[in-house]
Amino acid sequence: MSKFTDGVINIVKLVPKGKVVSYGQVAVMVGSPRSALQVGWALHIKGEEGITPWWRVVNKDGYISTKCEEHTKNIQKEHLLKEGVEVGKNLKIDMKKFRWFPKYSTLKNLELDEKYIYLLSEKYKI
DNA sequence: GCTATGACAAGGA
DNA sequence: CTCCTTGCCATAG
Repeated sequence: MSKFTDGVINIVKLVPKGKVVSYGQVAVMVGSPRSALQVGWALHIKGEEGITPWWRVVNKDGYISTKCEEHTKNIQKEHLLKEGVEVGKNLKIDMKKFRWFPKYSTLKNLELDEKYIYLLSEKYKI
């Protein structure tokens, strides 16, 4: 029940259908820009099947990068395709097209510090 | 408190 | 494209 883990889950739940975010992006949104790794961990541990859309999270290059046996790349791909996200042959997603950037009000609701909001817009260029 | 681990990021060769 | 290094940090044991 750490703030970090819960934050990750909450944010991932905000990702709209048909859009994806990167681990790093979620990390910034939860207030720990250097904890991209833990984002994956949080989803693995706390993610609830059918409730937490873990498949909408990919790595910085837009590649699917799961290693989990129960949540395979293929399963993730299927989920994404079903939602209208184009997944290329090499499990590549066009982040330019499908990256989700939250509204300012959404970020505000997360009680996120201004500096992180600024960091987000800098890093992922809205 | 310490070490090891990891569904990553970023930058370089 | 692949392979490597460094940085970071929550959790597990």
